[in-house]
Amino acid sequence: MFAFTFSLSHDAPTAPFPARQVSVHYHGWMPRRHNQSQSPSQVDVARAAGVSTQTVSRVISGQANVRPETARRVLAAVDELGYRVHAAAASLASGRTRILGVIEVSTARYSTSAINVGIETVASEEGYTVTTASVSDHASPDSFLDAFDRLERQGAEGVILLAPVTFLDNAMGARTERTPTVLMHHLTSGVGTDTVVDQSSIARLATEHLLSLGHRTVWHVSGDDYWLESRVRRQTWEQVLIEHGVTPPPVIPADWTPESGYRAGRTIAAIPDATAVFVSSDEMAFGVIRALHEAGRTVPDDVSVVSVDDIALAAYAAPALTTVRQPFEAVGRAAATRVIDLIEQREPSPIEPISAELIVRASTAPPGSAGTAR
Amino acid sequence: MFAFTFSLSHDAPTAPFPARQVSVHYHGWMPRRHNQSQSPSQVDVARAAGVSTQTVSRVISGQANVRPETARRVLAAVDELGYRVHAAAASLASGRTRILGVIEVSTARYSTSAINVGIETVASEEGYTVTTASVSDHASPDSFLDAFDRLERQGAEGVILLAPVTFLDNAMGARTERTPTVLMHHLTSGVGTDTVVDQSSIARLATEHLLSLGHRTVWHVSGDDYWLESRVRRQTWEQVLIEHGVTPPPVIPADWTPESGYRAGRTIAAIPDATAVFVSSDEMAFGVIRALHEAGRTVPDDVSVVSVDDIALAAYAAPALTTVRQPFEAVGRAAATRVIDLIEQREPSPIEPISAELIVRASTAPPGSAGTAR
DNA sequence: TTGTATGCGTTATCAG
DNA sequence: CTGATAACGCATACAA
Repeated sequence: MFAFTFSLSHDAPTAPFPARQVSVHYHGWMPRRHNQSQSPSQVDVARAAGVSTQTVSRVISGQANVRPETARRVLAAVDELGYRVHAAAASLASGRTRILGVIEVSTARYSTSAINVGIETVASEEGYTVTTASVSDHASPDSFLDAFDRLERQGAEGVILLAPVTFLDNAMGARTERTPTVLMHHLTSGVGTDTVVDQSSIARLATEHLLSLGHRTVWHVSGDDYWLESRVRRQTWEQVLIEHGVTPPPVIPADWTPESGYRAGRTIAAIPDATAVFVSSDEMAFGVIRALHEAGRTVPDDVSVVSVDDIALAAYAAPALTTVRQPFEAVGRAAATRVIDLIEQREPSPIEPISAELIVRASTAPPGSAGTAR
Repeated sequence: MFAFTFSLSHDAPTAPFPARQVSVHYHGWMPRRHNQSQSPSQVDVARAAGVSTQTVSRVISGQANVRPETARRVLAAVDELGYRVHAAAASLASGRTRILGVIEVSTARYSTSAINVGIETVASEEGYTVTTASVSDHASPDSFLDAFDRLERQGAEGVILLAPVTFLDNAMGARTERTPTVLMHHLTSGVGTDTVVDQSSIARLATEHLLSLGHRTVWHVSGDDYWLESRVRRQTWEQVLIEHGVTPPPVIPADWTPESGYRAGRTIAAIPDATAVFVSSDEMAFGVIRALHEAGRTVPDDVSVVSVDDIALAAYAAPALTTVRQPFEAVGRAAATRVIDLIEQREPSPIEPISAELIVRASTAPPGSAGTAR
């Protein structure tokens, strides 16, 4: 039934663009053997179809001004020979690569995967290819510069920074100046009006939900402050509290991981009158709730928890997470659309802001519902 | 504080490989203006260093046979001009791209992200670049062929199939024959001895754990059968049961998602004497447990649950998941190493099999522990 | 509507 | 140890 071999290959795999042959010795001049490679070139197609390479090129790129009959012949030859455009040659000649670069942190995360799906979708629709460069240490400017350089060398025409860049020195500036760049940060953090998901409204939604339930104050477990999203949410949370006349309690810092959420949860458990927490991600919320329960404080009876993201598992937490949904895929699509607009110097497509949506499930309740609920 | 602009760019972004200038009209022959682009080329460096382009090339690629002094001069010029190799030109000339292609399903998953991290790591160490092609429908052979073609056109010298390929017809075969390909499937499914994680031992570990706890039989919630991993685990589970003299109950099919796990959980809840379940992924286990609890059957008191993966959230489930850990990143690294070995036609690096590890947490217990545990 | 002639920036060959 | 020079495969301007 599983008749596959371990890896599909053979003894002598052929490089896609085979190195040219060792040239034979002659007395006079001798060209290096032309088109010795397996892969047929435009010349081969042209010969087979009885036209010039120019015509082949035209047909391939779907230009007009080709007699239908000629086009058909060319296409037939293409098919017959299994001809395919040689991307490197094409971009050398045209000056265009249609490559999109993505820089991301090398940390496994659900959101990364989801955003990538969005980017990929748009890219392939627009005929672009995506190449990725990972950055292991998001605190090191140099690793970002390296990643950027790798992408530029590869010919990336635009770059999406799916990573927290908290600095923007000359070196980085020089790069973003010559290569259109979109910072995911800004696409989602509501710095301008031009955002997909306004992080600040996420924080507002969460905080006000808790307040409206009757909680006197709301504690906050923040994400890694390298990320703008984290900072914007924290600021908004503070501001909302102030608007409601309450002095914000100290932030409980964490770093997006469930472990850090767990530690934050222990801190909260030690605060007797804490009844409501706004946690900056679902993953951290899992940790917070676990710590709370271990300390004998039930959610939502003793403490209410709202978080952010609505990952697939949010609905299956115990209790199911009340959370503000983030449309990751849409964010990815928006980012890709934006870079491509920039690259093609076209009017920027309007970005449809997606309003963050509060999904009320079972992790929040009015204060003092102990014994009442459940 | 956040003095960034929305997207870092400007009115006239420059393509990385700028299109050549419109040529000026002369009477006689006139070359199209050479090197009009911003980016300096080898010629510029050569001129600046007072050497030939050949020497520049040699220095750049770190070949021997260059006088130290000359090398220094070239390097200085490179630095001064900000010269960088033009990947397209280089691969056109050399026939090598050093591009690795990855085909993945466009479904957001934690594991995808984790495996990618591993691939990226090795790739960049080996000087390769990674480009991705997504496949939306993993049931459609054509979408795989498309993805493969996109990668080949781009010049991928090797391909990693991080997606379930359950067919292998001529069209696919032709591609995997000319381009070294590694099926993630086979790297992890124990078809040969040459595997990173033997899926079959995962299933054995899980099933025997449950049996050794004293459960009479073990039910199984499987993943999507498009994935070999899913099938191998199911077969092994059956086999282990048979070895222990018990007739395997019918499989409860699911598709990796927590929702499908939830549905499977309802099915199990309806089976009075089911006391142990082997669930093929942590994400599904969240769903299974939720359904069980809703039906009034507690985990692990009434029903024990083991799953697979040990994702970051597994330890924060309620109860914490007993699970068999899968070293995703290592799998990614192994896959990348393998394709690169294939590409460079070097002796395949020995793959260190990583033994799957059973992490016992709180979701399993001896049968009939109701009232005892907790 | 089609063909001819360059050049894109680099590497490889071979001669000094 | 170094330099001329010919490809690599395609796209483009221009002529026909």
